Amino acid sequence: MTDFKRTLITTALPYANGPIHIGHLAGVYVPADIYVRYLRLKNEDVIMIGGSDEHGVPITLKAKNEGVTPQDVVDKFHKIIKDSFQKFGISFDVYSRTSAKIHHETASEIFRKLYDTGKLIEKTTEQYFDEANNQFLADRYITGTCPKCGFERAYGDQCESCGTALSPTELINPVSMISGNAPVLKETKHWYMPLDQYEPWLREWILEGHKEWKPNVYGQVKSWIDGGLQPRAVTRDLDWGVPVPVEGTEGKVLYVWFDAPIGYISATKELTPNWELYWKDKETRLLHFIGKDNIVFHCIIFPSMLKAEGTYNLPDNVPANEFLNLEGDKISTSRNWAVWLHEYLDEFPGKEDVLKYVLTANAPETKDNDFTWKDFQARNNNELVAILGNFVNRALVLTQKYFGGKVPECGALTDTDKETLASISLIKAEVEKSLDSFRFREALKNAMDLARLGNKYLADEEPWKVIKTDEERVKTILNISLQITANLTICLEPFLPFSMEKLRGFINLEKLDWEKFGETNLLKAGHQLNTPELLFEKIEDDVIEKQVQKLLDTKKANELAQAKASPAKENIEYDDFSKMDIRVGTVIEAEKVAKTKKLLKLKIDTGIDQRTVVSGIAEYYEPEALIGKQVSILVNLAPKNLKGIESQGMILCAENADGSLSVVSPDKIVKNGAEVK
RNA sequence: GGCGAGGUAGCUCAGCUGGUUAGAGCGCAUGAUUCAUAAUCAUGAGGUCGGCGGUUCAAGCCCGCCUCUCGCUACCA
Repeated sequence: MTDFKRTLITTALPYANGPIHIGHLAGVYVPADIYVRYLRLKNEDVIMIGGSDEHGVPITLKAKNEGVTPQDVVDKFHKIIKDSFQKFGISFDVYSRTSAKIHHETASEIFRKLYDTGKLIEKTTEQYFDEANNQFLADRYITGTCPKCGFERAYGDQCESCGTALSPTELINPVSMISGNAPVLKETKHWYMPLDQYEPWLREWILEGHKEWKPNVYGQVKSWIDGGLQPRAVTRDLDWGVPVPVEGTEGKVLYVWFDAPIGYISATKELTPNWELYWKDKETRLLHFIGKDNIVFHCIIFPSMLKAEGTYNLPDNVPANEFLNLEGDKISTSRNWAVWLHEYLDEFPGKEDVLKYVLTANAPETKDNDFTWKDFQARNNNELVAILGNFVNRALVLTQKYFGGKVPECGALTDTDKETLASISLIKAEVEKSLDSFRFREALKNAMDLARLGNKYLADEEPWKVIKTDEERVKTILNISLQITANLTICLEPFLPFSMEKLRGFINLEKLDWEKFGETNLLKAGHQLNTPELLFEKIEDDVIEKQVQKLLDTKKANELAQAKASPAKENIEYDDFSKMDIRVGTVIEAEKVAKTKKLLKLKIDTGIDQRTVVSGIAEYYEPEALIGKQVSILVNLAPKNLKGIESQGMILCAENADGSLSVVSPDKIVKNGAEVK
């Protein structure tokens, strides 16, 4: 392992179309912050980089919906995000944003270098173009009828009704969202990153060279590389983003995935003129803290970009976390299923560390985890209050009571005393071991063992009894208890910075370096302590119930929104309807299409003929159950090849609120070929 | 369907290159204790290590098949 002189830590850039929620925190910012604070306590040269990711189509759409400019949208969320991080105590050295000038310059420079050195390939393709507005249309700017479910306002990349991923050219009757006109296909030129060319190198560098990466990260990367990498467009036709720094490319910007990670570099530039030291010096260690959704970008794409550029360091590790669920359901910004950081900060003032603690203790390090308010309460009451807060309070109250808050002399040590003091260093070693391998959940548990040690020591030594017979002995016992307390301020500083500052206030101690952790004379005899207060307070049931109720309300609102039937489509003429030839037919054969999850191959007696139809209902019907059943079938739909089978028609289905499908059958048996009209 | 990650005590998770009676925290039970925010300390109950089969002197760890969860991907006329 290389000996590094300094560390550069990047944290995934949150997308500026919504506030920060606990999923972001647990996955990225809390662990990164713990690690950075730990290194800082060790006086290592470390910087932590963050910023808002402000480009991309979703932001332009949000702006359009709200009738404001994209800049307005990102200004709003950048402020909310930045403020909440700051209040929560995520200790970025710089929190920048990709709409900043320095970022535009940096991203342009890097693109330009790749362009000039022939690292990009140029390709011309056909894309939809809005002639009225004279611009190419991003996928999300095109609506049309979903070819699958017939929903009339499906987007060019996805149908919001049935969830299908689409490409714009699949839409029936595509319409530009900007002008309302039908767009035309037109040629456009773009640059691509030939990721396929980096495949051998990626294999060598990661699959051979970084076997120590977390299994979830390594596995995902291997999966991508083995699947074969494709060239990926680095530019697109859009007016929001970093303009392509090449002559004659008006209306083109860098694709957001290309410009966003460069944001780490621009933010570093914003922080220090010495930025190159952090990005290019071989003795700098680069770490990307991200969530699992970002693995491919940070392990494959961004490194390939940096490799192509040639002068930058590559990440030494990418400690990616899995996802955090909330009360059993996936966290979702659009469904408002989240605990929002800015709301938490308002509703739980002074409890920043409680959330940090809970998110760390239950961090999704190896698999998706679940955040529940009940667990939040239990961890606060049973661990922070009962173990940590209680120990500190016991030690301090006893010292006040017996010695007026002055640290008593340490006398002769018993074997238990020696063992207890020695345990402090053992705990330190455990915490370090866990932190060094990015096992924050375990590190926190190790750290809490120090408070457990204190509680056990007090229970064993019973100073409240000994005081009646041997005051000298009590002095030693409390001296040791206070040394443990002082050590706690170091040990838990990376995890609970606000609380440890408070605790240092109680014992009148300055912030100490990590190397002091383990020393047994941090508080000198005679040192005056302050009057202690409570370090943590219990959280009562009603507070938790209120939060749970808030989520239940959200759930209810979502269900209501879901259950609502979509509005009627525009009126059509009878002629339009009569073009469709819908018949009743009987299923005579049915089998699953091999290698698919949803497809059934059906043979239908339509009265006219017997024909083969492929239908995406395999998840809801057993093939055998369909045989002999009468169904409705659109017989004059143009045939289409699916998985090598020609599908000659479409089975009509009703879609339920949960997305499940139900075939539409006649009420009584009718002759095959009966027309539906 | 393909690929990846997981399935270990009620809950959340450890278990290194296979090796004695499978561990921790929380919860639970019993006891001790009262300095402390009814907190603490001790002891204990709780596991066919997803299922079946195999390799081995020996498997939670290796191999095969199956099954469930999550993610990526294909597919949905």
